[in-house]
Amino acid sequence: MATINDVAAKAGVSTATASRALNGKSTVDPALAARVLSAAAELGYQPNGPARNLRRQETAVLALIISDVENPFFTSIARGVEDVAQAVGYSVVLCNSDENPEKERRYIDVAIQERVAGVVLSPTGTAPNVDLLTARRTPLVAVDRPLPAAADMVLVDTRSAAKQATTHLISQGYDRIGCITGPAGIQTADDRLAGYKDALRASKRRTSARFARRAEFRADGAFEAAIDLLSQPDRPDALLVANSAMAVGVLEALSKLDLRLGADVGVVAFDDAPWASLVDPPLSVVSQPAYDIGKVAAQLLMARIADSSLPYTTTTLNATLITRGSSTR
Amino acid sequence: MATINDVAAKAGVSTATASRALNGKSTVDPALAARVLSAAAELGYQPNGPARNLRRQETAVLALIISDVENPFFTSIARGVEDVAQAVGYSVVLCNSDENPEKERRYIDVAIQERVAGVVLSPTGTAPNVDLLTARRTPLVAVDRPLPAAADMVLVDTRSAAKQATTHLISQGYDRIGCITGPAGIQTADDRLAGYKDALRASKRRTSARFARRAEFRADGAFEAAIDLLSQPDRPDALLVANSAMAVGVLEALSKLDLRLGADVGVVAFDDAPWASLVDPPLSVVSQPAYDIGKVAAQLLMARIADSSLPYTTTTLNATLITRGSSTR
DNA sequence: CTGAAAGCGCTAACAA
DNA sequence: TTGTTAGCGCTTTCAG
Repeated sequence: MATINDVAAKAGVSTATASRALNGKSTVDPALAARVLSAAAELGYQPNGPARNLRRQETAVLALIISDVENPFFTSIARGVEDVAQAVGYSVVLCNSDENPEKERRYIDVAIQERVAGVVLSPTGTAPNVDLLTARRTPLVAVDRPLPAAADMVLVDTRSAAKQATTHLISQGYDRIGCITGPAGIQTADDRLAGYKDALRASKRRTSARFARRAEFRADGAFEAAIDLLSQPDRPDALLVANSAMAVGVLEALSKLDLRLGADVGVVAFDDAPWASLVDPPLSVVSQPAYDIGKVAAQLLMARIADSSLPYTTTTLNATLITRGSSTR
Repeated sequence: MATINDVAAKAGVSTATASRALNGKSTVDPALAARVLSAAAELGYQPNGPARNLRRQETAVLALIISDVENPFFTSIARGVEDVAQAVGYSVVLCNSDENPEKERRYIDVAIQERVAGVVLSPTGTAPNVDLLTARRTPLVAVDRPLPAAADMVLVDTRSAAKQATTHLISQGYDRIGCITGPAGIQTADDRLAGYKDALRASKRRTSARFARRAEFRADGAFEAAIDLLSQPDRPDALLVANSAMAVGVLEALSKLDLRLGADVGVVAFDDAPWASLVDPPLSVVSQPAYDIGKVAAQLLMARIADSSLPYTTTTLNATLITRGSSTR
C-alpha cells in the first residue's frame, strides 16, 4: 500500500512537503502541491490513520456508546450525534452496550485505547466504568441518564412528563392507574415511576405497590408484567408504560386478555413510535426529543474537545404528551 | 497518560519484556510477568491503540456500513455481526451510509484509512465505492444486496419470497394486486417487484404498471404511493409492500381513505416488525432472517481475514411468509 | 528468558 | 517555501 514517501518520491519532493500539500497547508507552492496531489491520486494513496493518530496524539473520531441499538430512541440519538459530527469532519463509531455493564466497560476500554476524541454515553448505571474516562480527562457527555461524575449531561425531564401523562389519565376519568417501568437503578425507569407517583399524590390518590411493576425495557418482560397486573381481581383501568418496546408487550397482553384499549384500559406510553397511530385506538404517547438529545450532546462534546476548561452543564429537554385515542374511554 | 515504558520502568524490566508480559506471551518468567501486570494495574495503563496498530499493521476492528440505522432490519444485522465479532475479540464500528453513495464513500475511506481488518457492507448500489476496497484487498462481505465485484455475499431469497407472498394473496381471492417497492437500482427493491410479477405471470394475470409504485424505503413515500394507487377508479384490492417502514405509510393511507385492512385491501409487507401483530387485523409479513445474515456475514469475514485465498461464496438465506389477518377477507 | 534497538507512517520543529 | 530529522508508543527481530 502506497505511503506518503511513495507519493513524495513520485512528485519529486520531500515527505514533509508532501504531507503539507496533502493536508492543505497554505505554505506550499501551488505547482508542487498540484504535483503531489496528482501523484497521490495516481497511486491511490490513502493516509495511514494509525500513524497519523499516533503522531498527532489525537483522532477525529467520537465514540457513541448506547444501551440498545434496537431501540429507536437511541438510534435517533445516534443520528443527531452523527449529523453534527459529520458537519465538522468527525466520524462516529457506534457501540452497543446492550444494557450490560461489562460490555459497556469493554467499549469504554476500546474508546480509551483508540484515543477517541470524545465519548457520548448512555450509562448503564455503574459509576466505576465512567471513572475510567474521567480519570483520563476524556471528553464525555452523558445522554438520557444522569451521572454522579463531573460531566456534561443531556437529559429529558422525564419525571414531570410521567407526572403529566398520569395526570392526563386521571383527568380522563381513569381511577386505578398502574405503571410498568424499567429495572430499578436505571434512572429513567425510576424517574418515570416517581413522576407517576407524584401525579397520584397530587390528586390525593393512594399509590399502591400492587399497581407498579418493573421489567427489562423490552416487550416480553412488559407482557408478563401486564398480564400479572391485569389479572388481579381489582385490576388497573389504565397504565403508564415506560417505553415503546414495552408498549408492544402491554398491547399484546391486552389483546390476550380480551381487554379493549382505551375503553377497558387506558394507556400512555413513552416514545412516539411510528406505529403508534396505527393501532386502534391510536396510542397516546410521551414523545421524547431524541434527535435533539444527540445533536445537543455532540455540540457539547465538540465544545469540550475544543476547550476542556469549560464548566460542566446539564441540559434538560422537554418531552411532550401527545394524546390520542388510547387514553380516552 | 502512562506508556509501556512507564510500566516497564516501574516493574524494573525492559519495554520488550513488559510488552511480552502484557500480551500474555508464554516466554516470560512468571515472576516478572506478575510484576509487570501489577505495575500496569497501578498505573492504570491502557495500551495506545494507534501505536499498536501502526506497528502491527493490523487492527482488531470491523467496520459495518449499513444503509439505515433506523431500520430494524439493519440493526438486527448489526447485532448478529457484533455477537460473533465480540466472541473472537474484535470490535465493530457501525457506520450509517443513509442510502447515500457519498456518505458510503466517506465511510469506506475512513475504514481504509483506519486499516480496519474487514468490512461488512450493505451497498447503496454504486460499484466504484466498492472497488476502493477490493483494490486494496480489504476483506469484504456484502449483505442484503449483491455486488458485481468479487466478494462474499449474504443475501435473502427475496424474489421468491415476494412471489410466494403474492401467490398467497392470489390464493386468498384478491384479484387486482399492487406492489409498492423501493427505488429502482436497489437490488432488493427490484427483486421484490420481480417476484411480484413472477407470481402474476404464473397465475396468468396481466402485470400492469398502473399497479406498481416506487418510493424511498420510508413511511412518507409509501404513504403517497398508496394514496395514489388506491385513489384510482379501478384500485388494487391488495398490496405487496417492500418493507416495514413503508407498511406504516400504507396503513396510514388505508386509514385516511377509510379502507379496511384485509377486507378492502389485503396487505403483505416485508419485515416482521414487533408491532405487526398489534394492528387490526394483524399484519401478514415476510420475515427476513436479519440476525442470521449478520452472523453469517461476520463468520465469513473472520474466515477471510484469517485466509484471504478462500474462494468467494454467496450464501442465500430464506425468508418466511407469516400469514396473519391482513391478507384474508 | 531478557534486553537493545530498529522501525511502522506520519507530522512538526527546526534549519536552510 | 522547502528539506532534514526526531520521535509519537508499540512490537519484534536479533543478540546475548
